Amino acid sequence: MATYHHGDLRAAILAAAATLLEEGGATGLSVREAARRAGVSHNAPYRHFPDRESLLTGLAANGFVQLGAALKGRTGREFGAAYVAFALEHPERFRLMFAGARPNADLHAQFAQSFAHLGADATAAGAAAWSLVHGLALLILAGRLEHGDDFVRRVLGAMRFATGPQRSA
Amino acid sequence: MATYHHGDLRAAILAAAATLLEEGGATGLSVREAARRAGVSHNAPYRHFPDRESLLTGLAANGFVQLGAALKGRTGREFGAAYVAFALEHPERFRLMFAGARPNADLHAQFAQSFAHLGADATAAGAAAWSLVHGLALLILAGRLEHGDDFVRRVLGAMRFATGPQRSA
DNA sequence: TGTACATCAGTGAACGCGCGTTCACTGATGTAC
DNA sequence: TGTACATCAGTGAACGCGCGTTCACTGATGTAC
Repeated sequence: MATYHHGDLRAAILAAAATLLEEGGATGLSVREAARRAGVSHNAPYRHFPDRESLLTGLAANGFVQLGAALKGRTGREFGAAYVAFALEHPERFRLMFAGARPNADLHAQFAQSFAHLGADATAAGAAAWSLVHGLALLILAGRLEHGDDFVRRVLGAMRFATGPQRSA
Repeated sequence: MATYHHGDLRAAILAAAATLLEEGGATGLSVREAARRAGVSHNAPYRHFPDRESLLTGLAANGFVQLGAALKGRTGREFGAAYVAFALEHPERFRLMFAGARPNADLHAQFAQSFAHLGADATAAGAAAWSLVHGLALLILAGRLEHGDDFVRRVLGAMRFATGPQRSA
């Protein structure tokens, strides 16, 4: 047998939970099954996560780190394409990241860090661009819009945003 | 006591389930609790819905009817504003409607009927407009974009779409 | 109008299940001396 | 280098829970005659 102490059980649990999440959504994710997949006893995760909720929060925070990395340095349509690609690769993770009505404080901090530039661009045009890629990703995931790189490119290519001062009503 | 036979238990169950859905999301919706709220025994719903899943499908289908009605006759920014308003009023219903990766056949039929015009407008610009309002609604619900009519108006006002032939890459 | 009967929408008891979480524990690790 | 001890990451048993679903049933309703 290897070490009794796992080494990095926290990461192992998160990895197992990430797989589970994609398999059955947040609903289908159980602490016990994550432990099983990580090869430890069913309550070992409680050394690293106080409860199920915080495991989910960990996954979401993790997701923001990854998405932040995927978007790093990209702008315009490259940014949009990468955003959509991330969502299509990790559908349930993506949904989880934007699930909360009331963003957890830690989670929001992680989000803010990964999205510093996006948050900074608080103009209506910035929000519209973000909304477009966000909605596009989810409509594709929901099976309501066509899945395919070409289609995504065309949709991203269709957007133009008003610049200059906004009409105030 | 009133009638032994309820009269319209199906509708009553759906109504109770709709409330439950908004209270605790799809995860928190149980057949038993819906029955409780409707004032019938815990298994009475099974006369009207073969299983829990089909109750959820019923709620989603119902949502498409309502959304279809709310959008009827509206175009452009009015359409967008109504779409966003619906989502903000019924957050969990809206999420449920667009949750499935594999749209149920009945549900898709209902969707197609309510969204005949949207489906027909299969251009990139149409998809972009839909994506924008869809994403805007969800980002507001997720607490990531500002909540407020004025803001929504400004974001919707920021969009312009390319017309004419699309560049092919 | 009255009766017999089929239909069907409910009831209440019961099942088995996996889950989250707690508990007392044990074995491994690291450190002070 | 060797020993005593504190720390801590795991284990395994146990709890109580609400759930989905099935079953045999009963009371209400509608219809044929």
